[in-house]
Amino acid sequence: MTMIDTVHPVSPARSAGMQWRSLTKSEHPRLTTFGTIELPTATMRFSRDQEIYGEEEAAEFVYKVISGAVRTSKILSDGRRQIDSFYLPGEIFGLQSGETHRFSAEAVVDAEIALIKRTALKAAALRDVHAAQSLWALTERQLGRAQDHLLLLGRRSAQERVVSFLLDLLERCAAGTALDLPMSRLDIADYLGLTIETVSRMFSQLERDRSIELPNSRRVVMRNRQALAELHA
Amino acid sequence: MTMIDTVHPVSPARSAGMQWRSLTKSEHPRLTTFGTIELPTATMRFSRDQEIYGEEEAAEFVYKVISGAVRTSKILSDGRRQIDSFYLPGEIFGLQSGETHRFSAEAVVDAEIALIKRTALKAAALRDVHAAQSLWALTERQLGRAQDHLLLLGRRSAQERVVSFLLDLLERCAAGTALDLPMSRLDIADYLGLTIETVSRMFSQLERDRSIELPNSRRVVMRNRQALAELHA
DNA sequence: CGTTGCATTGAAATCCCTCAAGCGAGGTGG
DNA sequence: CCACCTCGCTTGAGGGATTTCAATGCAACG
Repeated sequence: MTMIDTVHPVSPARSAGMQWRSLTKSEHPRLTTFGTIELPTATMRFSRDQEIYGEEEAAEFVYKVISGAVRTSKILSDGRRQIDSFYLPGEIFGLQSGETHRFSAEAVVDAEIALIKRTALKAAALRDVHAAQSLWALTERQLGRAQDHLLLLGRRSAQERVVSFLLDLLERCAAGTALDLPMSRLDIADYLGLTIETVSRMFSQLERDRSIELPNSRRVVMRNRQALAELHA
Repeated sequence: MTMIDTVHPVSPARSAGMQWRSLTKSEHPRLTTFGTIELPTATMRFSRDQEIYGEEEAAEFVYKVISGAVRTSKILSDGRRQIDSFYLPGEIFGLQSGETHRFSAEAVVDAEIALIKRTALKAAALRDVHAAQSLWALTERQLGRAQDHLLLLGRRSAQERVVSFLLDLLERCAAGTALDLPMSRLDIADYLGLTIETVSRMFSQLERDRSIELPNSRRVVMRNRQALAELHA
């Protein structure tokens, strides 16, 4: 039994400005691990800002980032946006025990994504209690991240938020001391509950303090990790 | 096999001011449901502000509020506190797939809590995949709440936060139009990422606007639900 | 009836946002 | 190849929402 045949493009782009040029259907099937579960998956490419799924949409698939980056977000009626999380290569998103997504997901940059039917994972969980535990653990990791994010949004200053963000990203990239940000200042702002201007000012300030270097707006080099760690509080 | 014998007081109070007067060990065993799982539990009483478990502590038990209210929180090194969640009668907290708690939990007011060994739930999950799914669903509900909270902290104004808080609590209490808040202004502030003064000012302002009435500081009567819903955005 | 702890209110300060202008890299067309 | 445009980012000035600091009010309790 292969899942591949059943994979098809999800969530057709709704906004006019969407780019479809790099949308391709399942290429070579590949084995992908979701927790302890390993299953054949299709891969799809999404171009920058392309929607992967929408808020309130039925959760048909679970996704794993192969390359690129993804954001999940919610938008209030007046346009204010809160980004829940960024997902980097190797990370899983869209995993739901329930039937519908509570966020929309979009590609932050051109991205390659492995997809698997949610029902296939559910089925694996029904067959094998360890698979079930593993999925539970994945949801719990999400919860842990959300809870850290809560503390950040509720009780940290703008500077602390930016520093926490950079250190978190650095850790997840395991990238030594330099970092290429896949996301824009607007994305960072909407993740940190700030405005682009404030984010920009905090970057500049950290640079003046010799804590970081900014060879260009998307690249951050940690210059004084000690100082950053102290701002992390 | 009864769990009761193995229950004992957890997390001895660390701060000097703690009250122990109403700490009592397992009384009558009672059947308690955790998701779809029903198991015999012990109950314990905790007095106001008493710690139920500590941050980073091993997650030995899972808890369900019988009466009273509970808060889970994290504290930064400089004393800033973020309350993750409040738990009302019927709600479950401290459920972890992993081994350790990521928050501390304290009684908001004198509370009666049912306890069950985490390993007992884990065991039920290993025996029965539906039990496992049910626990997963409980964690996911937590995640959903955390994500709503994220949006609130990241993108809502002080007034919107207070209104959202009141409406959420009202819904969970199913209490018609009046509400007896179990928690102090400080708890509310630390939940909403505000200060007590701001919370107090927002209450006063809503009262001036004839949206609510405040017979006393702990009691809130919804006077104009329509107006409140609009502020909810 | 004083004390104690929480809540409210006011005034001043602060942090972050808003509005606006300028800058720089990348792309396009002449 | 260079002028020109666009888009994202940065920077500045001013303003506003929330915090901080301080005083007062109020109810419970001994």
